[in-house]
Amino acid sequence: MRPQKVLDNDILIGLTKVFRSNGYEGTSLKELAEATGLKKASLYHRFPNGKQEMAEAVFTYINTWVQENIFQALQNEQHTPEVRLQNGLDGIRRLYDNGKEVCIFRALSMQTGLELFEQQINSGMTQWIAEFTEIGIVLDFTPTEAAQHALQTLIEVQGSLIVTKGMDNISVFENTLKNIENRYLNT
Amino acid sequence: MRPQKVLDNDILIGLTKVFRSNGYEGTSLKELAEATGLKKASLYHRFPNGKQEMAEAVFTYINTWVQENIFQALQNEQHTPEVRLQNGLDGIRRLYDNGKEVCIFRALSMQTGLELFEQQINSGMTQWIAEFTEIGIVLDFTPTEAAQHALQTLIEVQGSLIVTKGMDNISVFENTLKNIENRYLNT
DNA sequence: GTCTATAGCTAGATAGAC
DNA sequence: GTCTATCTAGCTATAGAC
Repeated sequence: MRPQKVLDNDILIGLTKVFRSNGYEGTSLKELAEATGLKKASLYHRFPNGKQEMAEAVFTYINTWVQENIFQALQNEQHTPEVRLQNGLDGIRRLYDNGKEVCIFRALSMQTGLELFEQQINSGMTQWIAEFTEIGIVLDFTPTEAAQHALQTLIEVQGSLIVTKGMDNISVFENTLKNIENRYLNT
Repeated sequence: MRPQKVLDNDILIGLTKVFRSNGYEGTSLKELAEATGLKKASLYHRFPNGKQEMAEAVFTYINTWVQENIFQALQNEQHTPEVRLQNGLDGIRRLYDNGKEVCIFRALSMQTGLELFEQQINSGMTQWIAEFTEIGIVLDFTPTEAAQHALQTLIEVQGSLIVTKGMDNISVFENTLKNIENRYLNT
């Protein structure tokens, strides 16, 4: 077994970066090769199904990150519910680099008919809502209220990312996260 | 002057449809030709700068539609402020076909470095906020409150479109529009 | 496991007949 | 103004040496 020239994790970071800024169709293997430091043929060795498999790997990579850094923070019973919420929101800030980064799922979903991604996005959003509903209930909202707030949180995070990018104004994202926090913690 | 086989407006409708569902990079001239009923070379006769000019034309076409169907409805002083707001929101419903359609600006902006679109999106969002701030002031909010609600409206419309598509659930979009209406008309 | 070289194809774009 | 035919560049993907 010849050693890997580039670590799996570093490859995923490079792939993520390119897909995130160019989208799926807008990304070429040339760019992916340059970003990872491997040649095209070497990328095919790691990902035999090519570009699609690379995108899927990015999907899984980000999904895992969200699980470990956002959902687990929300669930961590070693902290008070208030701190759990704040840690979860901090995870969101890091995921999107304070609004500077686009949602990778959105970047990858804008493409002709790969239903795999559609299904993953659907279940990802469903879990997102479930997790935020849970922390809402812990924070003494009724289940109905908590579910509404969870959906609203998802809508506002996604919407604020678009408006932040469109208006080139980071404060839109940060203000939205503050509003979300206040909605959960105040009253 | 030989007569046009396809009317300008019908071409724009076809181009819009394809760009909207595939994005800029994901759209091929073959698809654009099929959707418009013209051959590729004929499309180049109408749009000498090719694909980019076609996308720009779609941009202008949608911008005009928004002006005429949303912003003018908000400004129309022949109606009460309440009716003007409702007509504007109905324009939004039609623009996105009740949540079934993606935001065309978003579909076109996911591409490598065409700054023209960035600038148009920026000014489009700025005007959107100005128009909704104006109707908010007419509805007796303070300028500060009105500006906040206008920004929030843009965020929620964009976010709800993404969540609606991601979860394949039209009611997300409709409920968001109802919430927006209530925020302006109630209290 | 990584590389050079290249196959096979489709993209965007043009030439020129009608 | 629209068409058929074609060019060239770039794409995804593979073969085979090391």
